[in-house]
Amino acid sequence: MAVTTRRADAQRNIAAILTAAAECLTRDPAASTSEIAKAAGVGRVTLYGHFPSRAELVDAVFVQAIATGEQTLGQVDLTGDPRDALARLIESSWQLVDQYRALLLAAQDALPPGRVQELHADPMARVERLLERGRAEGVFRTDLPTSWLVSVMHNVMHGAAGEIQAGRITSEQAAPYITATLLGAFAPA
Amino acid sequence: MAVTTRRADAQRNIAAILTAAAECLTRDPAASTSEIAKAAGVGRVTLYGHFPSRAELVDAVFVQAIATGEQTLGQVDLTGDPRDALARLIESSWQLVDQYRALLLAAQDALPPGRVQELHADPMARVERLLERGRAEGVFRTDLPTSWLVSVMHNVMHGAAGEIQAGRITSEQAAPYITATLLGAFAPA
DNA sequence: CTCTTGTCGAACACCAGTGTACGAGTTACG
DNA sequence: CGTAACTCGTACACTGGTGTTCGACAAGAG
Repeated sequence: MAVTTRRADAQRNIAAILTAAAECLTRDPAASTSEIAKAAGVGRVTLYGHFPSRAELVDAVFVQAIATGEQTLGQVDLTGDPRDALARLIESSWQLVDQYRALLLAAQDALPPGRVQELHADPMARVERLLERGRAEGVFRTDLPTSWLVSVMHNVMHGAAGEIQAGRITSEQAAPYITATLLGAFAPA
Repeated sequence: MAVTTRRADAQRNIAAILTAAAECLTRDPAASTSEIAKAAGVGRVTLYGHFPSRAELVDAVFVQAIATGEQTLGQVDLTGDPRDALARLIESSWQLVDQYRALLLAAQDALPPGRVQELHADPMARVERLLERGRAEGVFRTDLPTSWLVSVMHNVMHGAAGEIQAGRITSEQAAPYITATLLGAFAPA
């Protein structure tokens, strides 16, 4: 792109803003541009110099989060018994969901509807492929659409985050609970 | 209380505001007091005459919604095979969740944290009792806390509402999908 | 019929956030 | 070193909501 020639300090500031925004939005999904700028050690004006609006900043942070998440998930071994593979995938996914939970909320009310869904396409496809394989091998149920099963997984994980916040379960219990629940839910009838 | 003597038109207005608020908040969880007052055919000042703040209005609407919901759920037959009873309970609960979904969002960011949870105590207890009975009879799993199973049910239902909004499933498919999923998830290992 | 209770609209103060404008100062890059 | 790119703080305009105040007016209760 034409922006190849960015002065070094500008690049540094962009990076600082991005990481500060990730932190702030994780702490409070409604964090203001002032807070973020301050956390980045930068003037609010400078922030607007790099990101035309709060929404575009949130978008950038979210895109980055998805990208690093994808990198993590890409290293999960999805071969072997689909049930074991699912357990491994849940373990990794859960870490990410737990970590980026608040960021998701921020994205959901700062970004246009559908945008969040759009950016989730890759991780969702990964889950879908695994489920399809499990169905073909007869270890996962086929009486419900794959997309529904994916959404169940998604919602159970986010529900677990809520249970932690409510203090009804601990962070360590979450993954096994989720795994046990989903393996039951996905088993053939 | 001392408010036994409310003029007739005042009572009418309170009722009008309450139903209008329910409608508006269902359409848009962030509906303003102006919108609600207008929808109720009442001046904004009148609204503040009856409800000291937007939050207290939302609370009142939410309390009312829970109460009518409880009335519906109270008529569900929970005897017999716990799995069949659960299916019936899901059917009824789903109607309510689908209907009051947006209202819940409104409550969640207008009410102090924990308040929503607090008001959900009764419906949650009902589910919990049924699950406990099913566990005692050996048809539901006992390797996970009942409260976790309740939260799974809750989240799967709200997830279904999201899937409808995303256009991936229809309103009629939801209940059977939810039932099939939860019966699988709750079955003993 | 009277008087208390309630209603109305318009106006106001307030707040918190977003995004812009300016001008002076600073920093990297060649 | 000079210049273009960048940053800074302050200040401003704007938006959109909340909650209050006022005085005039209407309606129900006894």
